[in-house]
Amino acid sequence: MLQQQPIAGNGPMSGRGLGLNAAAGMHPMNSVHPTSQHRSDGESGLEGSENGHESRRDIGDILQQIMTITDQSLDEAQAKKHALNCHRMKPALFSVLCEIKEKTGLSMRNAQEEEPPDPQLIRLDNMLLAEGVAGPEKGGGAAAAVSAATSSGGMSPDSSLEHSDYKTKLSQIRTIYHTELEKYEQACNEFTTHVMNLLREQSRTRPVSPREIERMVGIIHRKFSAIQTQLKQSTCEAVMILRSRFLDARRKRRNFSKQATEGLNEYFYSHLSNPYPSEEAKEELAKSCGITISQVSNWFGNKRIRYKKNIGKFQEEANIYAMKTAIGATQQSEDSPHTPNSTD
DNA sequence: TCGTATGATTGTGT
DNA sequence: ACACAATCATACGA
Repeated sequence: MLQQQPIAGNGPMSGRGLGLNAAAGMHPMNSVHPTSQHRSDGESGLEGSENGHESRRDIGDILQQIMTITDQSLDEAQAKKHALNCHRMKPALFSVLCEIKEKTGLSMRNAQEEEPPDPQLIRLDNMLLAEGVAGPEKGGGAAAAVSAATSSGGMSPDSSLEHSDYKTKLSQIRTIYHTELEKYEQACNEFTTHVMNLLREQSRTRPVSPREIERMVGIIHRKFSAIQTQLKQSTCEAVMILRSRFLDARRKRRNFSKQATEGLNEYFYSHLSNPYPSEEAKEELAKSCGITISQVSNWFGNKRIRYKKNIGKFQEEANIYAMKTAIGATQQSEDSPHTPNSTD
């Protein structure tokens, strides 16, 4: 009769009771209401009432399960894991853990991650845009520019042909640039998706907050944009080389038109004693010959030195132009005999 | 293909 | 800023 009691006291309730008490002992909140264990047998119904007591029991429950999880078999653990995952208190715990994680370590880097726009990247972008490599496809725009240049600047007809060669090469660079850029973008997206999926998967069992995922995505994007910067840089270099090869005026030397050379020679030989045209004279010559003032200066510079170096060679030319001016002078004097001729 | 002509550039001096 | 001299790189004719 008497022997029953102590044995019965250690019955099926013991595991749970001990567990709860142990958990309650670890959790400061539960120690306030030790009476809550009275409800241990009221599992059916009455859940809506007395919410405070309920949640305290729940937390204790979860913690207890966590504490004992290492003692369980794999299947058991999986089942427990699933149960924990589905537990209604899980989101709350999850957010607390995320918060703690935010406050430690990882968040330190957050402050300096505010990216200042890279000035070098902006320069590269601007240049690529200016060269027509980046930005929208320009079909009519370039053609219009070329035709405008040809019509306004008295360019020889084949210069536009060579310009189109330049354009072809440029569009090749453009195509390569865009394919590469697209490739990088695709790789970046794939990688980002992969990492995001991975982190989302992990976030079911680990405190990985959406913010952390976002941050990781940011890091990946920065890495890829660094690669893109390199691509832009090498594209810029290629364009510069192309420019220097095709648009360098020295390589594209064209002889002046016959009329232009004639006009220049006329002035030169009629001012042989002082072949230094004034600023106004240069302007006048430039206009009449359809060349620039600096081209006039270059021409006179070359002419003076080459004439001086070999007067004999230029004698014939000198005679021809002397004759021309003489004829011009006689005609002029015939027109108006009173005007004295003074050619230099 | 080669030699010469020629326009442009560079370095130097004033 | 300009002139000169040397040089470059292409144009052009034989």
